Amino acid sequence: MLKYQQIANEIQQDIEKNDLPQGTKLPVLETLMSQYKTSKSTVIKALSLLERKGLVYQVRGSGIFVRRRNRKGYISFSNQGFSDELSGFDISAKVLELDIRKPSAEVAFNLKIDPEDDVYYVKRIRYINGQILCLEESYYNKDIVTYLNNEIATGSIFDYISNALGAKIGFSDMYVHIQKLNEDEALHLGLLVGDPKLFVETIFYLNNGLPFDFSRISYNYEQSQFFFQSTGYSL
Amino acid sequence: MLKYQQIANEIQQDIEKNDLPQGTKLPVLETLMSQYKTSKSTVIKALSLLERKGLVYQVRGSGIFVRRRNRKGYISFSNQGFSDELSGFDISAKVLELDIRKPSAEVAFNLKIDPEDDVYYVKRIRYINGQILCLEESYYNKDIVTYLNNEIATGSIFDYISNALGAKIGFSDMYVHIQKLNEDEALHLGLLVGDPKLFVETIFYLNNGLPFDFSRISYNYEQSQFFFQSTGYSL
DNA sequence: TTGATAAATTATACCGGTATAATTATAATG
DNA sequence: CATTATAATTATACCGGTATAATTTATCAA
Repeated sequence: MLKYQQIANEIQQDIEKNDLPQGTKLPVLETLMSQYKTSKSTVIKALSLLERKGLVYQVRGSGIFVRRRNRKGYISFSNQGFSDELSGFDISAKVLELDIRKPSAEVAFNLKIDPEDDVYYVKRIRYINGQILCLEESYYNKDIVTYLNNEIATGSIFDYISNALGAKIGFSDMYVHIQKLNEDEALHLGLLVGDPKLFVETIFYLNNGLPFDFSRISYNYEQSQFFFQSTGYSL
Repeated sequence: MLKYQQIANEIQQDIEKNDLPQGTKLPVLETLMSQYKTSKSTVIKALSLLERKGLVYQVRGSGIFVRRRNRKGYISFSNQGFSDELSGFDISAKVLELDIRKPSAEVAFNLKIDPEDDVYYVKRIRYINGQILCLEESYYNKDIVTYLNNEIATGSIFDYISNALGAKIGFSDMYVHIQKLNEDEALHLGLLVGDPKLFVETIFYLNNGLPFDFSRISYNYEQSQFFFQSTGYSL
């Protein structure tokens, strides 16, 4: 692991372990430099990472301070990856459909592939702490996600892509809507037609810019509480 | 303006002006250095800023590439500030209530003030392209936002805080829910009781970490389409 | 005590360098 | 021609330095 990531991790653990309250001032740069036996630039980079993650804020001329923590029960809607989004929650899934098919024009467009190329289609229900979280339909570029099965799709497909396939997940574009449930969705989510849903279309990219997954997710409004932090321009 | 921000702006304008498509490779670092007559570090900083803004992605050993643009009609849900979120849209507001009052326990807690301290309370409807976008209730710490009136609240309160009061807005914490409209909300949004809403509680902070605004916003689901981009860890 | 002024503290901007890791292009090999 | 090994390209990590701007603390004057 990179040095600045390691330092960021240690500072994060320090904050979480000691449960430092909002506004707590961290040691000054000079101290952190000697504490972690590294250069100023590397400390600054570690702190920038933590600032991006919403853990701290920096005030020029003053210091580095701990930021407010998430409320209990809110899913952290992170803007820098997908790994720790759901930490602290019990996540599982039930696969409804899984097959290889030709993509629709819309799916092909979003995945930047030819309509004749194959995609894996997965439809599943995801659970959070035993409750229905969402109904998900995903299309994976089969050239990238070369294999999928029921067992894999029951767990974390992204973990599988990262670990087993060795692909590096990069970034994503999300299109968010608030809508009413249709019949099929209501059935699967255990809700009523016309109930609210958060409907999100997402294109996931590898770190080299190739789109590998296009997904449509309908969230159960009863289980959907998200925590989102913005950061300033000054990084 | 800072040099790296200036460079970031110019690159951004270059992308937008020439409408560079997704995947276009930008000049290599060396070229950008000489083009903008600056050091490597400053170019890297400018590119990092653009990466955070979701405009480009960088691939080690390969290059810097243009990222996909927003779909038309989607409000950009930026994670680095509030200035250009609504650019390209026609925004206005109608003030329903505006007064000075004592905060509730919850409001006082979120603003980190005493229940005996004064706050400005503003209730207003915000319009986007002439349509009702949302119903907003906001509480401003009167020690920071020392004055407000109807005219100011009809425009952008944040612009007023930044420009007239000279305060620097820093970051925010958002708590997002999907719910059903109650009677009051339905009335103001021109919708029906039970219709979906996106309900967002936000605490806004100055760049020195002081919370100055606690707001509750109910979004009209018919006008609510958001675009949100995540970035990787590697900045 | 209050208010203004100066000094110290602190994070940030900017520079330019070496070393490294990932990718891409080229050359060699069968 | 396809595959493999090698070299070139390219972004990133990391270093340590000076200058600067914002904040906080200390000092001084009224």
